Amino acid sequence: MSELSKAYEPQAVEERWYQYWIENKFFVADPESPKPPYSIVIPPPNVTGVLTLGHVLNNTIQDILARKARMSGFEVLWLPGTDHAGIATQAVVERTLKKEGAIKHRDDLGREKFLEKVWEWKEKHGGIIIQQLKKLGCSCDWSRERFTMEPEYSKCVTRVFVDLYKKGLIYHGKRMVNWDPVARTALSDEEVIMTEERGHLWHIKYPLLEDDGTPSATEFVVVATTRPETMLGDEAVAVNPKDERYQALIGRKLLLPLRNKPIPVIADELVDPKFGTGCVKVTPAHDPADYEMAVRHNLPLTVVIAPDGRMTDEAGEDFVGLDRFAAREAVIEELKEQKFLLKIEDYTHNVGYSERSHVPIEPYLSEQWFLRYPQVQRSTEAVTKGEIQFFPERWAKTYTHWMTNIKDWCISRQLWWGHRIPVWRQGDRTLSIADARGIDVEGLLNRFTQDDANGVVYRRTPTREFVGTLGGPVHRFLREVAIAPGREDVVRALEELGFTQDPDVLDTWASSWLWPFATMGWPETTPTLKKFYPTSVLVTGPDIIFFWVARMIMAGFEYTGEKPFGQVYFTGIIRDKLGRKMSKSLGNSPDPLDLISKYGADALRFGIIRSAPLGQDLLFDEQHIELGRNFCNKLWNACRFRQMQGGEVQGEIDPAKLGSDDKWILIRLHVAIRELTEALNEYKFSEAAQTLYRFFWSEYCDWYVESSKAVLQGGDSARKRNTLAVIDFVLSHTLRLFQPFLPFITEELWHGMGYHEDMPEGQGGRSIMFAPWPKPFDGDFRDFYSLDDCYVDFVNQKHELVTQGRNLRREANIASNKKVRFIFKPATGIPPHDAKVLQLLLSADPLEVVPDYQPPKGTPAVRATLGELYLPLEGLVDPAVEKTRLSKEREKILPEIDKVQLKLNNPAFVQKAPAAVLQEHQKRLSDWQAKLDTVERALRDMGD
RNA sequence: GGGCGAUUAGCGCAGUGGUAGCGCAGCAGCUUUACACGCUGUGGGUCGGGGGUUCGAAUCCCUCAUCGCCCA
Repeated sequence: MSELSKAYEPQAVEERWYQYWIENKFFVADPESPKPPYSIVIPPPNVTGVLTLGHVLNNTIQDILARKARMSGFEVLWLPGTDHAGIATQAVVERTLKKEGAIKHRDDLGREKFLEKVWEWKEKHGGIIIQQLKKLGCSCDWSRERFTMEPEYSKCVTRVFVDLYKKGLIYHGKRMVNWDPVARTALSDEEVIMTEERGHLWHIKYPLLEDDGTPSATEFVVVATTRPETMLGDEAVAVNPKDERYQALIGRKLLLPLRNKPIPVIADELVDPKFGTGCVKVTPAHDPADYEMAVRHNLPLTVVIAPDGRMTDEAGEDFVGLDRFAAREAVIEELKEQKFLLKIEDYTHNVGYSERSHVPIEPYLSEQWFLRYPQVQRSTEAVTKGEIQFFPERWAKTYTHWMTNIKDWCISRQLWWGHRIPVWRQGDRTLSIADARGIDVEGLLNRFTQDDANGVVYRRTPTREFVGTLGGPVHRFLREVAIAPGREDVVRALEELGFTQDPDVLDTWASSWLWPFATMGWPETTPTLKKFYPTSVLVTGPDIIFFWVARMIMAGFEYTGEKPFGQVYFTGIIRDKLGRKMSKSLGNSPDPLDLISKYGADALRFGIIRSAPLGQDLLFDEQHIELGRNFCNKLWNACRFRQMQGGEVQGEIDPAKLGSDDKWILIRLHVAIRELTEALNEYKFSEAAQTLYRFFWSEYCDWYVESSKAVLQGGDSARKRNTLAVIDFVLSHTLRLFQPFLPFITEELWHGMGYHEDMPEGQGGRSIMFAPWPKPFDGDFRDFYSLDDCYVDFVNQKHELVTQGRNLRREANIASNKKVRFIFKPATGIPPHDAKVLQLLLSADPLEVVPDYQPPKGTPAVRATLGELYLPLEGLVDPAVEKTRLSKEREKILPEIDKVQLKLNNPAFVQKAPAAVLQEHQKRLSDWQAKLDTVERALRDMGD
């Protein structure tokens, strides 16, 4: 044993052990292992991201589960990797290039050059978060690290796309989608955040047109809108067909102000007569509901807002080029000017914001790809029937609700960074190229399709387009070919014919939903996939329950026929101590690496875990981490104390030489093991950490170590050796219990204390991470060491007496380091060793045991279960002070007696309460009364 | 509007029918040879309000209020 330093210094330890673990391949999972599997796939962090406290929480939890499983005899795979995070990464790279002055827009570079830059960026910054996870101590199998844009993974994504396309679940179409005008891409519904906002309702007057087309001077309708700028694209005003107020208007024409264009009044069920005036403006190209009406009523689609959020030519020359919000102001001004604006009302409504760009979403009509989800029913039932368990369970409701109201997923993104849609389509000139060469396109495509029934899927849809006469009208077909990986020959042939690939890429989540199996070598049945899929548990935040969890479940059933994981643990969200979300702009988000260098990785882990209750958000306070550091130091020093007692590691405990304190701590250890294991099984991590904290600090250090000094400082060397054996037993078990939480310090102490020496190589000899996970003691063990609960009661009573005695000293103003004479009058007797322990814990010198002690009047005393303890201070204590103390005590006892008596005097209680409860109440009453007697006698003695 | 969750000591939380607890912070004392990143002692709560069930409610039921999240 080398000597331990006075305080734990994490910096000196962490790097070295992590290196050791990696070099020895301790984290590498062996698919051929005979051990049962335990597997977790990491929720892949954004490849360009940096570590946040959220990652710390999430990954510490995964590491705890992985390490505990390793110790419990499982073959563990914790599979790490990163996500390409389409929008975020592309935006970061584009912004950087702009800042460097390299480009004004990504178009300046073009798609290929720009993607080269993104890859460069990824190579340079992509590894940061992985390095940070290593600093945290994560026991991931780095040999299996994956990335969602690497070639093998991309193949899986493309293959799945083509398959779903073939099954008819993926389709292409012109739809009203959520458009992000800053990122200039479509988003899925899940990426839109609805925010309640105080806005206005503008009431605008639309004059009716006379039959001759001139505006009426007196007749008009009033529409109310929250977005006046869209009126430039209005194509109608709609009323509810049942709305009696407006029957006469239906079919008449109105004049659209500012645009001076006639538009009809239509009747549609969709209109809510109670909203505003009951007349609503219809802007088909810029509102989903209006679009629906326009389709029903055959209205034109006038686009007045361009994809970049600026007004188009169609908005008129006064507004063209203005940003949509500037246009709003301008339209309002103009309406006011021309007296079309009747009133402005305050109005609270919901506005959809882009999760990415944080700007309001623009409904936008565009060509997009959609997915009708597979395996919806199977996936819903998997959770409702408990095949997949959620922790906390209540998230199952949220999941089910979403699954039962599921809508098709817009999976295309107008980006460059991502998996490009593997579909080639006929360009305008395709037909003529093919014709000129005399190629039978139809035959060619049919041949490709037959060659490869799953990899090449051809679909044709007739268009209405008239392309010429060849002895009669010819209608063209739109040809679409989806091509899976491995058929580059088909791609080449088609591109020569003028077919072009769809420019869009897939939503990032449309690649990460395959993560649990695509990372394990799917579609091949690799040994890894066979051994470790389905995974054991997924640890993630409830904010991505739809984005990721639900979709992974569906993908899992569709492509492997199995659930992707058996359990899902949802972490809380980390907030600052005022309850605000962590954010860069608020500056309330500390850098975990700073915390690690200040306090150590173990301290960070323990501090975070200890304050993260199941299903509850976590309020971060640096004090929690400080507490983690203090705890590590306590653990360190407890081991140091053992080391200073000298001697080799003591293996055998002699049951004959065990004292009550030894038995007490062994039983408390047994209880801690049981509670800890239960807590971890239920994913109650903070409870687990608190159990360890309580056991080690409040029970082992505060009581057992202090009591053990009565032996260690005494002269009985055999007894001394036995106490060291108990200490070694408890410490070596405690270190193991702490290992999942505090991997670095426990490894250091495991070796430093020499506890590894007697262990088999694979079970703790080389690393504590493979030492067997402690089990609660079985009956034989308890019998052998006579670990009876009566020792717990007895030792607790000793502690009760000590606490009261210390209080007595304190009340008498005796400094805690000063020895003082006590007299103990035991109720039934006290074994000599226990008396010695009492003396030590009380700092008593001497502690006289006098069974028939008759104290002089006014001697300060306390009464505990074990007996009465006197502090004979002969004149040193001020009678007035002592009297106050006794009176205070009396004041505390009286209401307790009243409370119990009140219950016992209630005949209904005595009659109906269970016998055990009744008995317990009676005992409580007599205990309190005995204490009261002592106090009152003392008071009487003082002449009260 | 619908759903979910929270409300217990100054702060953060545990406690699902039988004596209201833990940690931190507070207060007081202590350089007690493992640890001042420590030790010892201690004050502080009509368990959000109201009603009900029960011998007995922080706990079960109803209702209201406030806060937060998710979905329309």
